[in-house]
Amino acid sequence: MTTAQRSTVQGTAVRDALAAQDGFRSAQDVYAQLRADGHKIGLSTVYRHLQAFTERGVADAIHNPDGETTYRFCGEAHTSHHHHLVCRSCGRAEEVEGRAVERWAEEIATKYGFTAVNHTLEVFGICPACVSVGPESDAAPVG
Amino acid sequence: MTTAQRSTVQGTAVRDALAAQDGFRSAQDVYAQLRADGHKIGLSTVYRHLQAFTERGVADAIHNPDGETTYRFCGEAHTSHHHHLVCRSCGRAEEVEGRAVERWAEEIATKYGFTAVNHTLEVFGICPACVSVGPESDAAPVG
DNA sequence: GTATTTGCAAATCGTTTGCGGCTTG
DNA sequence: CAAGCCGCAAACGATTTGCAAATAC
Repeated sequence: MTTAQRSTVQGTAVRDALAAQDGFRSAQDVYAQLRADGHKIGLSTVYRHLQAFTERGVADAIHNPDGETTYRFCGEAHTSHHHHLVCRSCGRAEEVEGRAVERWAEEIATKYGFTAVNHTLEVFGICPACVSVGPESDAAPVG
Repeated sequence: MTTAQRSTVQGTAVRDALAAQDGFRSAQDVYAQLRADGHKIGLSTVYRHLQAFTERGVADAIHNPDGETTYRFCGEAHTSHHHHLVCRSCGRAEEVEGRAVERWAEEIATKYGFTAVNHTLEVFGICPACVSVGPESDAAPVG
């Protein structure tokens, strides 16, 4: 269970690529980015690392409204539960806590007798930077 | 815009099938159900109707944690924004309102200067009925 | 030296679309 | 009769997996 994986060039590359961006990116995005940067890496490898990161808490993963899975680097592994305010235009995201929401979720769950509860919550919008640039930005479409 | 579509046997069948279930179902589920009931219908037709229902507000659509799109009949078209407490085991769902959450979402959005905000929020758990039955129910897996 | 990781290509999976044929109004 | 549906099969895009070659420790 204490699977400590080997450190490989590709693994590092994927992490760096993800860390270099401050927004949520799809696996395909990261892959394209890496190739563009001249890296010799396979798409499957990117997927594998991204998923591994998510499991280890090194990255957050969320589904955008279109159903694609997007990942975001999280620095030190942190298990604390949180949500995001994601820019639909550039993918940038603010990490936000929602004590109120967590409480609310628990309340209604209890009210209806539901157990083993968990929830999904993401807020999407257009960040200030993208608004001023106009509705035609394109950095990293997340919606 | 006021596109009134024709009433067809299949359209009715899909609506009935969806209405017959009180939980969220995937298109494939509904399709299988219909075929099982002896209906002669195509998968694409099911998809087309389900999407149409969603657009008309006759059905709610949400993505389950696995990324699949699931639909649920909503009776009279209602545009009011709401969320769901969905049973991960049988798909049954309670329609819940989250004034507090809406407010919270708006607050943080404003705080960070985000505009054109919207959010996704669903709560998943195990309903009382499924708990008493044991962790082996199977009605309509939603997660 | 050997277990792990990589990468390619093929396989899945859910969903969408093209299009001739059938229905509805 | 004409505008819309239907359904099948092919197309699709994202993600997964099989497996032999490459690599890390």
